[in-house]
Amino acid sequence: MADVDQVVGTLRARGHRLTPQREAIIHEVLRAEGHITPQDIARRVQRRMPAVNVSTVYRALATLEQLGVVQHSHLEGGAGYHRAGEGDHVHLTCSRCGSADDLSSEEARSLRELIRRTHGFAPDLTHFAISGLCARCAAETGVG
Amino acid sequence: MADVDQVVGTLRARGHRLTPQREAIIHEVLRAEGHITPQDIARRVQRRMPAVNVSTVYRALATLEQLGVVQHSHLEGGAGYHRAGEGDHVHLTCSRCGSADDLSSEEARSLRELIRRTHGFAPDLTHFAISGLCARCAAETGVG
DNA sequence: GTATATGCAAAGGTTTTGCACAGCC
DNA sequence: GGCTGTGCAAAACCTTTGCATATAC
Repeated sequence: MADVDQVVGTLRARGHRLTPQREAIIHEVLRAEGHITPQDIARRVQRRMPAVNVSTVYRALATLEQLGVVQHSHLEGGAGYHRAGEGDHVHLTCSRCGSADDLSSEEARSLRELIRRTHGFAPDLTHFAISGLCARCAAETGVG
Repeated sequence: MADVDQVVGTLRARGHRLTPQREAIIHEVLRAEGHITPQDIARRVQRRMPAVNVSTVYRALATLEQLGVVQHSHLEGGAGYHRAGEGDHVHLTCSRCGSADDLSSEEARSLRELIRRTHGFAPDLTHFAISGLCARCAAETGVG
C-alpha cells in the first residue's frame, strides 16, 4: 500500500522507528472507512498480533498525530482517528438512526467561508462531527 | 427564579418528583454561563449539600434530558450540559488559545440552511462545538 | 551499543449500576 | 404507604503513566 509507505517514510524521516506494531496500527487507521477508535484499532491489530497492548496503540497514535499524518475527531461515541488531510471530511451523524455521511469539499468550503467572513474565525469543521437528522429521519419525525 | 419553576413544573407534570438534590442540580445548570460538566455540577451542589453523590447528578441529568429541558453538547473537554433550546448557541472554540465565542442566530440559520439545502440533512449545530482558530490566532499563525 | 518502543500492571478519571434505605407525593 | 430517588460501593470504561525489558537502527 503506497499510503502506508508514505506514512512510514514520514515516521523514519523524523527519526522514529518502524516496528511491526506501528506498521499494523498505521495499516488499520488507513484502511478504516471514516474514523476508528483506539480501542477498535487495538482489537483489530490483536487479531493478528495478540500481544499488542492498548497503551502501544495510544502511544503510536499520539506520535503519528504529532507528525501530522493522522488526526482525531470527536464523534458521539468519543474520539476517533483518521488519516490527516483526507479531503476535508466533515462528518454528519444522524442522532436518530445513527447513519453517517460526509459533506463534499465544496460544501465544506462554503461553510468555512461563511464562518470566516462573518466571524473572522477559521474553523476546522473536521474536528467535531455535526449531529442532526438525516433526510429520511427528518421526514419521518414530521418536520413536514 | 422563574426558569427553575418552569423546569420543576415540567418535572412534576410528567410524574417525577422534586427533591432538594434535583432542585439544586437544576439551579446550577440554569445558572451556568454556557455549558457545565456533571462533575462541576456535583462540586457546586456539594458546597451547600455535601452528601449529594455524583451518581445522583448523572441520573438527574439523564432524567432532565429525557424531559427535554436540558441538553448535552460535546466540547473539547468532554460533555457539558446546558438549558435546552437556549437560542441556538453554536460554540466556537479556538484550538490555539482556548478562547470561546458563539455564532449569532442568523449565522447559525445560514449554516443550517446551507447544509439542509445541499444535503437534506437537518443539523443540530449546537450539539458539537466547532473547533478552529479565532481571528487573532489565525492572523498570528498566518493562516489568515 | 544505545536510544526508542513495547508490554505489563497500576493508577486516574468519568460514567454506570446494584442494592438497601430514605423521603416525596 | 407505595414507589421513586438517593447514597454508597463497586464495577465498567477509557486513557495515561512508571518501569523493566526488548528491539530497531
